[in-house]
Amino acid sequence: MEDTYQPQSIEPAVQAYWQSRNTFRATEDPQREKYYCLSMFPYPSGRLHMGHVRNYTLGDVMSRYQRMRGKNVLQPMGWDAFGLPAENAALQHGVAPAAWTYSNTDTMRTQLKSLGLAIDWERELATCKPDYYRWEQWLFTRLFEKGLIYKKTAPVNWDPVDQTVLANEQVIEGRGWRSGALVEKRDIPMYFMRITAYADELLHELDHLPGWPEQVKAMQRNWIGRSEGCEVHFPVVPEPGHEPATGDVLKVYTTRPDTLMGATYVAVAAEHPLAQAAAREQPALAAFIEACRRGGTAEADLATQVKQGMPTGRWVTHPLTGATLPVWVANYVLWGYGEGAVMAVPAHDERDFAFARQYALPVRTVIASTRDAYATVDAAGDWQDAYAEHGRCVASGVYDGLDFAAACAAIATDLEARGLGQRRIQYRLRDWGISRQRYWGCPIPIIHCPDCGDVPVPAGQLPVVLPEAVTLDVGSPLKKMPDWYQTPCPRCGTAARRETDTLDTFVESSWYYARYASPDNDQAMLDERAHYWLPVDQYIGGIEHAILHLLYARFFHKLMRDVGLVHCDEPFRNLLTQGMVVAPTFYRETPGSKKHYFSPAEVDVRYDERGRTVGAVCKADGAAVEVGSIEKMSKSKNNGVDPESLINRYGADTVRLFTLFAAPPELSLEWSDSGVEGASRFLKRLWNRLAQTEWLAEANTLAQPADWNGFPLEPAHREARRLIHASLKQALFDYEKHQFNTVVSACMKILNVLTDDKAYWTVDPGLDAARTQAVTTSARTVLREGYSILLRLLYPIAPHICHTLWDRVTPDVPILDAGWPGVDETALAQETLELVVQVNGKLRGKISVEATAAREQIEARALADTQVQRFLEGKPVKKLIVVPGKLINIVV
RNA sequence: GCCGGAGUGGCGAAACUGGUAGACGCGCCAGACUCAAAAUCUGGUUGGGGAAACUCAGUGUCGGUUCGAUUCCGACCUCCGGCACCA
Repeated sequence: MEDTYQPQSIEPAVQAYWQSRNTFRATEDPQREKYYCLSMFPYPSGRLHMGHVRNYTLGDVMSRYQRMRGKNVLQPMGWDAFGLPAENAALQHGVAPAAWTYSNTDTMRTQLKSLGLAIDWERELATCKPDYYRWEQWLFTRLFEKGLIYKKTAPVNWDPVDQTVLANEQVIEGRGWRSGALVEKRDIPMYFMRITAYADELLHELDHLPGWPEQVKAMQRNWIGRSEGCEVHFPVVPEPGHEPATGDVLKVYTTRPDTLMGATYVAVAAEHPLAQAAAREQPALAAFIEACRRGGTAEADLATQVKQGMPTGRWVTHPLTGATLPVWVANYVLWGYGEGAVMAVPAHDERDFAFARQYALPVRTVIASTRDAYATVDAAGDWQDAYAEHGRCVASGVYDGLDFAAACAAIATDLEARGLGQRRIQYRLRDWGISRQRYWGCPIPIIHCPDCGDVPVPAGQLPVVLPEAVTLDVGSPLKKMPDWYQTPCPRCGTAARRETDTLDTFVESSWYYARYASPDNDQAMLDERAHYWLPVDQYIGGIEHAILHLLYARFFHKLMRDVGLVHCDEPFRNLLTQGMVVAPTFYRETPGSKKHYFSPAEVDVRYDERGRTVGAVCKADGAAVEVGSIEKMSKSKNNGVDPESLINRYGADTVRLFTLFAAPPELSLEWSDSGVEGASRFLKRLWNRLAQTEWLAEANTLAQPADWNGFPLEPAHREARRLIHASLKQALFDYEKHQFNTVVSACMKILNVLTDDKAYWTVDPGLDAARTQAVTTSARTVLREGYSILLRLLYPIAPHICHTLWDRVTPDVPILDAGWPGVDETALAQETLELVVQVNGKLRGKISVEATAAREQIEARALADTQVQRFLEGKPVKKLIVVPGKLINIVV
């Protein structure tokens, strides 16, 4: 065995061994329990980053763990290959998006392989390939025919200079990122998927996903936003005092019908037809509505903009009181939600309150606090949260005294009786706009015929192939390719035009997990193999996907189920959301108060004698640099580390070990060069110890005493074995909880015991030959078991080194087939226990008792302890609490 | 603005979900080996007081429940993720 640990030579050798045996090829086998472990596939952005490494290491550990436990594991990999960055690269470097993408996937595939992942590469897919997206197009046409896809107009970010649609991320402070022009909203026709038809199921199925984090389910629940409320119709009147024109009503939706009697005005969105109609007669209003169109469509911007409004000069009557109320246009009313109009109750809604105050609109208190938080809403004072609480109706005529539920019911009943409203369930969730005015995406399989309208491309004519040899400038090249878009109508043969929009890239990532089951089928989207593998048993990815991607994928699964492609209701049984990878930043202020960032490799950090960071200097010039905050690794902050160079330097096992050890999966992971050194040190220590323990290679590591209790162990070795099994027990528990950081620490504890010669393993040279023999046998038996446990426990985390070391000590059984270690509960038994004694909850002493001691004995010993006595000072004992095996608390 | 998280030594974190706060690792300090350095090994390391035994304080802040709170409840502060065209 080599003396030193050389990951650069063992890792490629082990990877070649796996490849030569197809170790990770997954085959359907109904006799075996399957385990489908999936990490979110990467966007091929160029090179692997540490976020990828963390994601795929987590997935690989879970895959190998389940494989060791005997499951039939599938772990696939592919490429989320369509998307905006490819178009940006094309514009910047003049390469075609396809060529750029394929070159990136080649680089990243090589990098992924060097991590030693247990992936079935035969199932690799790329969403930009026609053999993938043809099935997406096929499903699109099915859903179109079922009415689950429809067309309507929706606002987009429009760059008036570049004459193009911008993504939200391309709008920076209200301006287009390239042109710098002020962005405006523009309505364009788009296709939508009817996700709202599944809103109720998407909401309720969350209750049947115990393997999902509560926080993700909470976010999805709130996103879907089911509310029970009331639709209220306000009859429109031409002038105050006039009779309403029949049938002309302004509809609003409210979750607070109990406050209807307090409505003092109605506000509509700028896009509302009533506002649009009023604007045709009023130039000032038209100008205001035009001003509302400035800026982008991102909700965060809309929600934080300064509240502004203008009266429309239109009026409505209150459906219950008949009072005349003004209609305002307000920029805080969103066109996309509810009816695009709200009844404003300034006394009991914070936004209405602020708006009423700004424009001196009346405030009517109609709810009384049930806990006397306020008497009357003070329109001149500050808003109080209590104003919005549920209470009892006051100043509301016949509804006075009713509580929230009773008032809502009574008012809804009255509205329904008058035909001016009804109870309604409303969702915050909106239908999914899937059209993108971009080139690098899946073509929408629709042909626009002047006679037949929108005709889906027949199955026999699929796929609609995206041409890959293009050059990009402003706008989609598809719109400039008549040879591509001119085509006869499949229905009537008339000259027609293909749709030149492409699909949102979230569509590809909504079903890839299923395609991995049937990646080579060119006759169908999925086949019976999908029934074997689905649902995914463990899905792993970033928390940033908690809502959109995961909700769309759940929706798509139900769509596929309803056309008979899959049989289960949900795609992902268990979900792990990993945190970000962050690192410190280093910078110098440059003239013009810009920051020049230094990479961690360029600086030396300085510490004081207590280990506190006192500063940093640039290695190149020796002068100081500022130590900045700890931020997500990014190009702009220059604080990223390159996984490839780390693997070249330390080996994949070290990178994997550190990534898992530094933090639990859900928390952000702070990069630390010295932490990597520590991980490397641990693996070296493991290697060196085994290399030096030559007798291990001569023994069968798996061969262990049939009866440990009957086996003569020295007391020190019995104690060592107890510690090893205690750590094993903790590690097995933590594997199940996915707390791999503490699994690693358990492995370190085990190695610490196995290498603590002074405490356990040094044989006293003064012993006679027979005793020496007995002690040596005792030690070796425990050591052999300990290493066999450690190597298998660590294998999912650091597979190359464990595979190699195991092969040296137990060459007849590969580690993958060696079985998973189990705890010997009898090894954990202790004869004496140390108990903590508290007086009034404060630690005052420790006592040692036999494990079998009775409660009375323990109490007596605790009270007799001299340390404890000092704090009792003869005071009477009020209460005595004994927690078995842990502590005694004496209350005086 | 709305929704969801996180905050514990010099640093990353742990605490078997109400029972000894700081496991494991990093860093730092001291020692061994070395001509020396690196590497490796051994010991120490929450803060204040004390020669020591020991003692007081301490898990973002303030309050509450409890014999006992990092853990449960209420209010607040700071940071992070998402907000429908980044993926």
